Amino acid sequence: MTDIETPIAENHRRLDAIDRKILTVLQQDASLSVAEIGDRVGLSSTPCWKRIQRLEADGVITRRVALVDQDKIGLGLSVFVSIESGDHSEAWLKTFADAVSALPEVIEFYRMAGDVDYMLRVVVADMRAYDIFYKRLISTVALKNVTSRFAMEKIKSVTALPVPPLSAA
Amino acid sequence: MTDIETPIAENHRRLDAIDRKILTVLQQDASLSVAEIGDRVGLSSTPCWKRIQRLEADGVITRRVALVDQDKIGLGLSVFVSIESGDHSEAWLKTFADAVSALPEVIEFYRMAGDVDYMLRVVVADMRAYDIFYKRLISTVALKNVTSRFAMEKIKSVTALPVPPLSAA
DNA sequence: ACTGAAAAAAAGGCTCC
DNA sequence: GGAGCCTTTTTTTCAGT
Repeated sequence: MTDIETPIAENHRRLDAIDRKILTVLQQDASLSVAEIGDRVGLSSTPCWKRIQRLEADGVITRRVALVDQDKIGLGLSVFVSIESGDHSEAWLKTFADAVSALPEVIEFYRMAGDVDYMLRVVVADMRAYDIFYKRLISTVALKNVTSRFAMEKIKSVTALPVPPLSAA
Repeated sequence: MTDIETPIAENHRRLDAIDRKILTVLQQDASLSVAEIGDRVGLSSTPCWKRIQRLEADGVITRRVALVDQDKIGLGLSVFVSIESGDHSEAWLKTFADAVSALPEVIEFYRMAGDVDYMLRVVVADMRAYDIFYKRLISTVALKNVTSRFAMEKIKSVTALPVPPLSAA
């Protein structure tokens, strides 16, 4: 664990075109073998493997996960929740952020600019489950205004980010 | 490949408690070995492996992907876009859905109930990139109203859905 | 010096029973 | 659930540009 070699900085280089291709491929399908990925990006196994290792070490690739069909596990309802919190202290904000983050139904949670203070994406089984969630949400902290918008149909939902061709790393 | 055994229906059983545990684990970390997953859910390798295979065959597990750090690839800006489309034909709707789905910056795209007709989550590099995206969006199809809300801070963002303890499959 | 090829060692997936 | 084959990963060494 004593890492004398690493010069602390320069842990990560800028991503070149091949790195970006690798990221695009792995965001679509992380079950591919290194050889197969190498083929697709025009690299043999070893250099491809080394690049993937580096991308993981640098934290560009954060994790590898399985994606689950929302409907197949009975979570039919996606809800976008807009929250106006009103003025609050730093401490309140921390409490609020921690409490909401702890709710497993909250898939995404952002602090926003503009009229809405916070935005949530919530996944639950149905309206009954959402009602329970909602009551839990508003009982945890005092909120000025909460607007729930319900999804009728999921038209597109991906985890793959559009890796930009060449810009800031 | 000739699968005489399978009775066509009954391709998937209802998910039991162990299946749900497996899904919870794999949604967090799909790089674990089957033996390790087995340990965590109280199963030895073989039965655990068979369950995972079945979950994949049944489409409960849809894919395995690598997740990438949004900031590390220079995509610093998340935007929630609310769209009011006004009244439109079936054909228009299809055109609209296809056009918007084709935009790689659109990570999520839902048809909504209520005041907002469509909701997008968009990921871009910065305001300049968003402006370009926005112009492309509104030039593609005529929209009654488009509201963009910008994220200042990502507080929580996960891909793992909260597998319910025991309900509908 | 960095990249790619090749091959050996280790580990894990997958198939039997 | 356990034993074992066998593919794939991972490491090392070596050659080319």
